[in-house]
Amino acid sequence: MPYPPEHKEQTRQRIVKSAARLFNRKGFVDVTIDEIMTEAGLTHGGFYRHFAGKDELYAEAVRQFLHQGLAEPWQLNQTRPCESGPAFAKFVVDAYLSRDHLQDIDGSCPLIGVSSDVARSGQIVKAAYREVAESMIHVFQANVDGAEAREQALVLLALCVGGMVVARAVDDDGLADELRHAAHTHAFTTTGWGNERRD
Amino acid sequence: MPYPPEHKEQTRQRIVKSAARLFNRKGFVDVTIDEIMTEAGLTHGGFYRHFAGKDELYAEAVRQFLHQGLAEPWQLNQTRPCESGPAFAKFVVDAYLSRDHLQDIDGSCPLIGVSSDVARSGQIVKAAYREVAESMIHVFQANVDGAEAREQALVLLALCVGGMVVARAVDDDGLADELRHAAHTHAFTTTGWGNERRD
DNA sequence: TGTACATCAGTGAACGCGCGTTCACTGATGTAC
DNA sequence: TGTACATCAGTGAACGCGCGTTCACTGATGTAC
Repeated sequence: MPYPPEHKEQTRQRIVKSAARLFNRKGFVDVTIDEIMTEAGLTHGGFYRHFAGKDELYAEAVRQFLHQGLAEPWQLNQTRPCESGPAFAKFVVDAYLSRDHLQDIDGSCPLIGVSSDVARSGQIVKAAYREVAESMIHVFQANVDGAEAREQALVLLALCVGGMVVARAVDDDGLADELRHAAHTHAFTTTGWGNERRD
Repeated sequence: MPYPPEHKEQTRQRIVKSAARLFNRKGFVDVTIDEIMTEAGLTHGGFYRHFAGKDELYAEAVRQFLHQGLAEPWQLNQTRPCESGPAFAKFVVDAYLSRDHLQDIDGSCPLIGVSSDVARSGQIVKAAYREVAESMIHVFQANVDGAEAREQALVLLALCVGGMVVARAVDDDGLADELRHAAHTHAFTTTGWGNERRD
């Protein structure tokens, strides 16, 4: 064995992470393999030692978000509650609809950042997108009371993603904030979480 | 005057319409000028008689949706109510969250179909996106009762766009339908429109 | 009414450029002896 | 312990291809006389 066994896997993860950032920033089609490899500190030729082609990278980049802790990056200044009980679901909604998340294009949740790109992609990429969606639905569904927890969870997902997608695509910061706040307030009242404030 | 004065404008509209279809289907970057012009029944060279460049076409293609009647295409089997009163807002939500709209990629509302592409574009394109968003907010806001009509309208927009964006990007028809139905049911109950059924 | 002319929407060959992909090569590392 | 070797992650020149854009040209039309 010429290299330590974990060496290749680490490089692969570095490529996936730089790809995820760049895909969020520029979309699937407009990112070149050279850009991805350069950002990962490599040259473009080596790409094909890790992936059969560009397509294979899309799904992996979407799934990458699952491994970095759901909605965590935008809550660094707040203690993360344990992963059960309404507190955690609130935490996720707070983080998801935060101004930090709105502005963090590179590190965005792929449900927002590359939604259109995924809708135009093949099964494998859509499956990865579904995994991320289901993991959010799971968090909501497990931590919402009432008989219609499933339906509530789906509504929360639609609110979070919809509010942020439109906020990102609009050239008006005021409208973007209005959308985030409306989605947040409604999420908290419709679930009976109360009427808390945020940014 | 060599050609009738409306000739050029008609050709331009044909280009914009074929562009809107193709952008919905393949995104901004992956559509070639040759494709757009061919679908409009022309050759690629003529493009520059109508637009300074590809960028200029994006905004126009997004705005195009405003001119074809909001959410109308997916309600052909239903009489369209006059544009005031809750009946019209219900009509729009029904059409927007319909299976027909989910499957009509080419004719999709751009808020769903090209949301990621717009988020990565310049001011002019984002302004066009905002116009479409505002026209939907206006329809909702004008036709919802109560003191918080504005907030309700924003919530309805987030629900409609969010539900459809995720439904389109997922490889599971069951989950897609669940999302559409959850968003629809919630929209109707939270506005006090009742509990009507649809597809 | 008929003919010559001016306009300009649309054509299609040509260009330069950058991308995805390939492939012969390099060189850093672990192993055998 | 030291040296020769095998492996394979990563390099970078080269390729073919297709895109956006340009530009000299064509030809359909309305107008002047």
